[in-house]
Amino acid sequence: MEQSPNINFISGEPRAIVRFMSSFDDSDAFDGASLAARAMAARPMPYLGDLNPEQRRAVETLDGPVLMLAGAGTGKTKALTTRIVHLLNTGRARPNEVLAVTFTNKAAREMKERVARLLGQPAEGMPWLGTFHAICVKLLRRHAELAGLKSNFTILDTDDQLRLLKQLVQAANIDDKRWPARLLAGIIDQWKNRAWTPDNLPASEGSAYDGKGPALYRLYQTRLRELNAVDFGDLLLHVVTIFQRHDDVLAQYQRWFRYILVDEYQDTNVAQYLWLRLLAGGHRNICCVGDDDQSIYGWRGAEVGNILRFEKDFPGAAVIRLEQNYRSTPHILAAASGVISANQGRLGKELWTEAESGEKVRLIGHWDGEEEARWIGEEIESMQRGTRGMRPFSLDDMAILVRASHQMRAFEDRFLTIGLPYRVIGGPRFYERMEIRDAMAYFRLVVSPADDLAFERIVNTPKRGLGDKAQQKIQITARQNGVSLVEGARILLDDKGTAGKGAGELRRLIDGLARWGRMAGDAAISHIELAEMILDESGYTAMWQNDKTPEAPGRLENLKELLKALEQFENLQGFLEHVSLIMDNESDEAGEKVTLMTLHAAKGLEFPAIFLPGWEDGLFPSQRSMDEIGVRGLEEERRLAYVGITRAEEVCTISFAGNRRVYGQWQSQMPSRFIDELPPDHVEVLTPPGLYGGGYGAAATTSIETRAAEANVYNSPGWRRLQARSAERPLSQPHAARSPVIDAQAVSAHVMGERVFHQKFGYGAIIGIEGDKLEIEFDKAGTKKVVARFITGADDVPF
DNA sequence: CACTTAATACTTTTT
DNA sequence: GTATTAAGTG
Repeated sequence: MEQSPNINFISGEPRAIVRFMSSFDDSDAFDGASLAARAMAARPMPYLGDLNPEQRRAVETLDGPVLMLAGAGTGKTKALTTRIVHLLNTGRARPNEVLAVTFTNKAAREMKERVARLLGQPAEGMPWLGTFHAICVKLLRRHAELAGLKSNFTILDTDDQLRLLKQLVQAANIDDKRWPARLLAGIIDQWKNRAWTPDNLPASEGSAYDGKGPALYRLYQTRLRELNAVDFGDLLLHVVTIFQRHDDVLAQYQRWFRYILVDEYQDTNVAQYLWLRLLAGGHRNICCVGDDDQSIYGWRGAEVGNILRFEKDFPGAAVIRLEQNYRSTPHILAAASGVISANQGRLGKELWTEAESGEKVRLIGHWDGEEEARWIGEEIESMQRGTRGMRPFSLDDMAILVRASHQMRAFEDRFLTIGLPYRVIGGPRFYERMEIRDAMAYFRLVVSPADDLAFERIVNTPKRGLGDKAQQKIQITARQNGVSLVEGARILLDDKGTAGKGAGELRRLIDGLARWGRMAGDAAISHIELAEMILDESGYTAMWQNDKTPEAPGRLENLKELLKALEQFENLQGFLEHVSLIMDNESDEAGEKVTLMTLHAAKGLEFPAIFLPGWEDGLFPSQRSMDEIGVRGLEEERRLAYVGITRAEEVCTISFAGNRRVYGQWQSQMPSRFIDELPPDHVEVLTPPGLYGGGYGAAATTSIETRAAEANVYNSPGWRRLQARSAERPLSQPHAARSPVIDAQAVSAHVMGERVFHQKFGYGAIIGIEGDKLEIEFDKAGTKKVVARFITGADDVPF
């Protein structure tokens, strides 16, 4: 299969090696390790001098299993990259014999850059430095037939995956409402994370998804194979399965990858763990770097157990602890240690620093979320100028880390009104946006007309008058003839099986696809021009141009950017091949800005000044984490707190609010239990401004006083007023009102024949009661079934 | 078939 | 409070 140069690394390897190795010595590139080793041994190793003793040990312990426990800010990436350079420099391995895995493209990129910088040479010759997924794609393309696939398989995004599952769920006659396809997608994901194929799925999973989970999983895998497609989980799972079933293939790679390095080992799931264990099985030259205290991805399948168990999995492993922190002040480290020490079953690390004391961690309580946002906005502005005896900070030096992305809104609102420039990290990625996915579906369909999922996505986008019925007809025709949907549509049109306005449009689409497909093979037109033509002629561009919604211009802008991104590739195929794995959303606009992001997104980053708002029980730690996985969930939340605090270099400000609007309802909040775990000696309590502030903040130095002071706030008139107001209005009941218990009360509060009022339908009388649903004959709107909590007694209506 | 309205659900996120 | 999705209406 022809591929773009970006991905044609396999056949390109030898050349790359020569180029790479020649940077050391022109003569010995292929003369075997021992000669190379001797030649290399003479080379100076200035990079070793920059390391502390532990880092140096981590770099120089090259043979056998090594576990590098690297606390936050201890120079983990430095040790890891230096180790790679050392491996190459001592002639232990050639660049293509080092397998270095990361989780994110960003980490991979950074590692490549740093290796290159240390070597003083571009690291092109390291084809096996990449993410788990990117490396698995390479492996799977080489051995696709062993997984029942062709080597040009497509990688489905979550959208396609969900659409496919929806079809299977519908076909199985399952009530989509009670058992949403999204749920099944999650279940299957978790199974794949645990390396469970349909064949080795434990019996304990049999009841999943109303007992139909296992069968649907098998069906889904079959469909994927038919479509010559894989989802993200499959990338790993297929490779692991191939390794397990084909000793010869495994042995080949065990020999090939002489040294293995793994970043963020605490984030590996079972499938990734098996993958690594299989590959390291021969020589056991594996170096895993991680920090059990920073394991925050348990909810998506990461197993902290992997890192906790390392010494058992690899007996005789060297365990090296990096504990000298180069990032934060002692107060910040002490606060972080204080919080994390409440966790059980840690491998144990104590961070220390040579830095001077600096500021204590600052703690402040506020009346509500809006005030918190207001205060942080003002504090950021004063910190720019320099305040409270601190140095001035640039906006780029400051970040706000929240637990959940919806918390960001309060800050965005506030920053917009005071004109404080900010940037949001995370959020929907570029390639996840609707218009990008639509455009890519067109491209996919042009490149491979049999891509049914892409066809389904765009048949009626823009609107072509092809609704459910027309689409069904296409499906049936395609299935009857055993062809793709595009082909099915063509047959349907030729047989005059469909008429009306849709038919003409469909014809135009089909013809267009065929025409663009021919042009894709034509060298006379560049793939960028072709892409532009596809979007124009399909009417897709026009659709957004005619759209009057405020986001339409932005979407057109994104499409332009998509076309620009095409420049980096040789053709559409090459682009599509890799767009599913790379293409982050790194729009680094110029100008000083405060950074706003989630705690998860902040892992691996650092800022001189950090704000940690919303430290309230239920929000952080998140209620859901605690409910679903109990103590394990709480411990993961605590690690998240640890990650948050350790992002700060100089100033760390934690805050909470006594009241917060959650889903439009006011809720009173208790300060987070993590606040009680902060060591008081390292915390300074700031006095909050405003009406309710005086005094209680200053008293909050100890936990009991914090709670007591909070209780006073809750007794304040303002809070009572809010509480009374929400009790007055049944339509605005807080969260709990939706629990079954309250609903039952709401229902029992009504009787047959009662006169009631509905916000939309007006007055009416109850003529039936079914569970929490009431059948009501409205005076003006006719008979309707309405959920009880949308109903008020007719007498209670204001006015 | 497309548009409007009512009901419902709602962490964290990479690949 | 919002985003999505199902049902109901033109």
